Amino acid sequence: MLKVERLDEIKEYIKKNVTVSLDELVSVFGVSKNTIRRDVDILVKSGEFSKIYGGVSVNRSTIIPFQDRSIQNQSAKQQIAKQAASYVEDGDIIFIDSGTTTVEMFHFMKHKEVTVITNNMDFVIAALPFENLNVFSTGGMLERKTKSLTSIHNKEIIKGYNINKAFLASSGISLKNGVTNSLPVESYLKACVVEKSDEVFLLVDHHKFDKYSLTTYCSLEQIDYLLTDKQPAIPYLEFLKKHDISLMVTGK
Amino acid sequence: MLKVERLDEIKEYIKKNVTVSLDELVSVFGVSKNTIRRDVDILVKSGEFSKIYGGVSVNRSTIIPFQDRSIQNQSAKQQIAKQAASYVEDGDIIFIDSGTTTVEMFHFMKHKEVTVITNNMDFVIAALPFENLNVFSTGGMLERKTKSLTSIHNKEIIKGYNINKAFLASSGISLKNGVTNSLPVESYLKACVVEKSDEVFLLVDHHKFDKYSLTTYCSLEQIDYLLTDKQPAIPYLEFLKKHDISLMVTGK
DNA sequence: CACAAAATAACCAAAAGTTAACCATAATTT
DNA sequence: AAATTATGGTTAACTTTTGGTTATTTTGTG
Repeated sequence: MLKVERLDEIKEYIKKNVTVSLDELVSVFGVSKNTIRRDVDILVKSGEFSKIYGGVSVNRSTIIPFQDRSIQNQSAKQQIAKQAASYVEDGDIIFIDSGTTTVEMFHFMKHKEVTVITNNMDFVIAALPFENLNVFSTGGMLERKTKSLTSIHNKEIIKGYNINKAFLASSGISLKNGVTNSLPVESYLKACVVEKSDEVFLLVDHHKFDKYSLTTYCSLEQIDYLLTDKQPAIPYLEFLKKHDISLMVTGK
Repeated sequence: MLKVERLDEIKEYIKKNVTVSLDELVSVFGVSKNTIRRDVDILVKSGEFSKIYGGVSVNRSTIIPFQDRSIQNQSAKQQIAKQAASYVEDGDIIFIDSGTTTVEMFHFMKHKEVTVITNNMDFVIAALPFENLNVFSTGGMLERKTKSLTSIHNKEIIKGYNINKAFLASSGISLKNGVTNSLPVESYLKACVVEKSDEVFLLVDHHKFDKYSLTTYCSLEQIDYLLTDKQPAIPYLEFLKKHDISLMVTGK
């Protein structure tokens, strides 16, 4: 077998099995471990895969990160996302924030006819095959940790768009500090979105309550819908009622 | 069998099998390895195929997945891209245009330490695993045909960046109409880039000469380097010389 | 924390493939 | 018939690929 053929097959094999040991590749392809090691080196350098001790794995960033990730509260996040997506209607112009909860909304709305504005790279990539989605990327510097794009120009850009519904995430909310986020430049964008959007949906699982991080991008009374997975504490309930904010609890 | 007939059949055979070893061709066509070697040489030089160790393979674009491997002149484009990428140095701030030629530059620069500004979605996706690349996406509406992002805000955004070298594509160039592009909103962005960039590189294969499409985004004298795969006609050579534009021809 | 097992990196040498040259012969063209 | 072209065989220097060996690093376990 030619080397390139073997490399192609190894690629396919890894993609199929997500992670494989070098020993497994040795026995499947019948070449020495030395050769497998060199082949894996080539694949890793191409950027599609990454080396792990004793084996090789598909690159986390190239795979669409939905469903199969071992994130905390995955099913809770999916339920919140599903609930949020149910508010999306054909013809809407919506904003989708970056974040593990908001990005899960994709699956529950990918067949709707909507215009999506987002700072989320995963969402844009996932949306490529779905021509029913009219996608606007905010642009800016690629933030690899959150796979989001951030830019100082985001304010003018967002101002130019008319947003119907905004679906936002937060790394922590509290009555005192409002809705917070750890990256200042991202907070700036989110604040602009809150201002421009007719309706603001905040998606936060119950771990996010009474936490806060570096910057506050809006106060709690600016949101219209709060979606979470567990009934919040009494002070929150009173606050929500007082400010006429709809609460959606998806937990069982 | 005539030589040209055999060449045609070898072409078909390689296309059908994607990659074949020389030994296989020897036994299938019943000629000596020497002849096969000479035949393969001819096919490789024609640009449709590439030589691999022990065999020959159809040209494949490395970052764009298999499906649309039907891109014309793939190897010419790759050679132009390689030449262009050789101008990229560590520390540069470069702009990469959308287009099948420019996107191939990715491979030849993915390990360099550069800041990349681009409207090209493929480039951003491909760059995800390479943390040495500082990536800025221009943002805007997702144009699925060209996998590019376009926005009316591009002008302000580009103005905010200082660009070292710009690598641009065109759907057609001519002495009369300059450098042209089919999408007006994309042309607008390109025109801004030409203005802002210290050095402008234009990557066009020889088919693009004496063609033009809807909009002109800059005149020919505004570019600094013209990279192509075949020696252009005399009037172009005179024009280039007169305006002190460097010409790089990659074809042999 | 130390130890053993596993994985890795760095060499080396053998095997296979490549390139380029040369020549003789056969086929084709002029 | 002469000249040109295509083919096959051969050789030699060179490069790529591969598998084996050994030292070094990483990991898991008691």
